[in-house]
Amino acid sequence: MARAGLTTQRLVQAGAELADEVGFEHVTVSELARRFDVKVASLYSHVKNSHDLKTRIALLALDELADRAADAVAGRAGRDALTAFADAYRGYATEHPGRYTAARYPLDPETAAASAGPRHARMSRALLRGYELSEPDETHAVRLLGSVFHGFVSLETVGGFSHSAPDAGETWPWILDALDALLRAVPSSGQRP
Amino acid sequence: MARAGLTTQRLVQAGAELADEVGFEHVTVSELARRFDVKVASLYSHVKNSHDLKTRIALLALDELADRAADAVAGRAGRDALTAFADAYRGYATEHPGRYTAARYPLDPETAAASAGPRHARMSRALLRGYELSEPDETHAVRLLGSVFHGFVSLETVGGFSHSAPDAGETWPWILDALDALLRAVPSSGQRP
DNA sequence: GGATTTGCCTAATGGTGTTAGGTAGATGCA
DNA sequence: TGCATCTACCTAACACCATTAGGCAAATCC
Repeated sequence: MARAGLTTQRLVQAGAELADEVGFEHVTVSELARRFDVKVASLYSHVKNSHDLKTRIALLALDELADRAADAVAGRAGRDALTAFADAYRGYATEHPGRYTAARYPLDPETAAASAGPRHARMSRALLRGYELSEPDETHAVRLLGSVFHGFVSLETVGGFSHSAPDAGETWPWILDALDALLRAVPSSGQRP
Repeated sequence: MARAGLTTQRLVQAGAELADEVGFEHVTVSELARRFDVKVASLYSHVKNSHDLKTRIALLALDELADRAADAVAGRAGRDALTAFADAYRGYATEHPGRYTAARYPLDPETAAASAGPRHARMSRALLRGYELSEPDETHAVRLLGSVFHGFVSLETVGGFSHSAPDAGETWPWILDALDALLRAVPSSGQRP
């Protein structure tokens, strides 16, 4: 009986593709086994269990996302950097909806710390360098960007904007404009009552 | 054998409470049956299936959320309204994390249209009246608010802000300040290149 | 080329979702 | 009040997913 050539790597990769096809929540050990034309039990030599598989897919997604973010902000500053970063984020989510969901799979603290999540967060901070914020404003701004981007993308993919005009594609640059203006104005808004 | 007094209403209510306790993704027909000390099959006279149950929980959550939003914006305008609306949103999510997740359960178009989702969106639009935006800016602004609030709350509940100072509780008012300033400035930002 | 490793298998168990059809307690009507 | 009907909950059965234990044969090592 020929061997299928299973590998943790290969399983995780196929799992990520499966997620993009059927949605991360429908990624199942059984379906994966089916795709490799292999019995379910065979997977358990390569991943600990279903949770382990999903965690590994999440780590893959976080890594890819951080890579795109790094590419986007490299050699750019200010509004250019903001736009590139944001577009990279949104682009990843639309091209890989399953992986994007996977990236939100809850990780235990140590795994999260060792993931590419912090790297992605550093990119977000780097992008803000052009706006010359001081702490704690910079941290607040990082969180604002994270909230807007994740919020928009997740509402968009779930169809939240699809039943009204104008197209969500027009709102996106409007939001980026607004954020750019906002970040420029932050130093002054600190002295608000 | 005494009857348990099952009702669609009662099941959905208990399902919502279960969601808050164990997370919406762990709401299961079996667990619900266990709570009512009843066999699983008995539930199928009151809900069509698992998807139906989850949909009904989602509708309940959307309704409660819209109620809170309506209370919040009633009799308020401008920044007050913004803050109250936002706090209502975040408050609901922290008090009822399971229901909050349920409110994001994907609904088919007709169900979504008949849900309290549109009502909630109208509240969001109402709160913007104080800022005197014209279309399409108002729509963009509605979406921005939705993105920020949902993004922040969902990152916060998944623990995204919990591993760095300052506390997420400090970022929230900072963001509301920033949004208020942003919305006031919108009319001018339209003439940007 | 024999020993060992290891990749995939069979078998078994327990949990969830769902349907079909039965029974007993509640309800309606004379 | 007693019978008929209705319906709320049940048993039984099946399919699918996750997981573990233990077996056999292909690959690998000397």
